[in-house]
Amino acid sequence: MQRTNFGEMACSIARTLDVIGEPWSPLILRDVWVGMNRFDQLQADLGISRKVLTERLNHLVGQGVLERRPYDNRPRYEYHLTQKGAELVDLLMVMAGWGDRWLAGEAGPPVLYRHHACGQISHVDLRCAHCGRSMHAGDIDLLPGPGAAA
Amino acid sequence: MQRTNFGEMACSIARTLDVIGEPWSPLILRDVWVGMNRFDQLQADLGISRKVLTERLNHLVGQGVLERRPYDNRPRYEYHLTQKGAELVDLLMVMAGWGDRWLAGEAGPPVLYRHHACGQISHVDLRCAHCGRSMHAGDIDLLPGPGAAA
DNA sequence: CTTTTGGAGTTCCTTAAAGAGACTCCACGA
DNA sequence: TCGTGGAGTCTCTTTAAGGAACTCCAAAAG
Repeated sequence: MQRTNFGEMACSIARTLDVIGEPWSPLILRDVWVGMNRFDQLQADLGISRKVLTERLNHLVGQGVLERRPYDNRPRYEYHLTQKGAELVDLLMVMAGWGDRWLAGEAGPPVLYRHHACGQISHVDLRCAHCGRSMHAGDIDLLPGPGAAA
Repeated sequence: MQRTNFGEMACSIARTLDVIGEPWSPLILRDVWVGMNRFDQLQADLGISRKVLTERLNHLVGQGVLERRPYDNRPRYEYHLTQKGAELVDLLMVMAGWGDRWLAGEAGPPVLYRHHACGQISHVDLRCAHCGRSMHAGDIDLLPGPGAAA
């Protein structure tokens, strides 16, 4: 994609988009998350061009979201999520939830999520980290924070 | 951006990316969310080209995420979130949360979120819709769902 | 040894999308 | 009747994505 350069926008959404805003990046993270860790696997599964895959992987590694790890003493590498990257999976789960809800169509959702803690098929919901109650679009006020633009 | 056509991927993440995967789209939604509803406002605030803004708005309206609403009997329109679009704000809040946590730097987060229900400055956390406990990358198993590919 | 193989990229060329900025259209108000 | 402002189009240049062939390298095969 075009050099997104939203980063200077004093907006955490824009900054996040600088890391994973290019359209293949979330799909790459999803694949790595579910255990597709190698270049050729990713290329074949996504149908992405090798050139762009190289660029995206380098970018994600450079941003500290993926880690490039040799798995042989030949030039062979696997990509794994870092902690920073694993926390982006939150985003993937919310995306998947919205897609399940609004775009799944007749057939129903392609993937189900079973929560270890309760054993149930479920999905994510957004709660307030402070009080634990529901926290969606209409439930909050926005205030300027310490890092707000001048 | 390039015609992303992930939709046929039997993946709700890919389908969601077909709706808002183009890099400006989340920022457009953010602006509309916080009350920037008009073409020229959006164009000036984002610095996006008018051509691309037109395309993105049409796409988002076509997907039922935004609604184009006349506010005068001249050709003047405002864009507003539909229910489908308002639920995408979940995604924006999670993006913002991740950016706040990993990219905010010295100055701290540019925006704070005050939760109506408890009155506290807070942020979103992902919980299981079924049991209410924490639900993140490592807390789930993925199973094929009814809409899974053959 | 020499050759083959397979993973992991590079390179090059073509096509499609983004950016910039000038131009259009239209109804109201002066 | 002209000027204004919002909401777009049009056209041209630049940049990114796709596709497919090519390279590099070490272990294994012959």
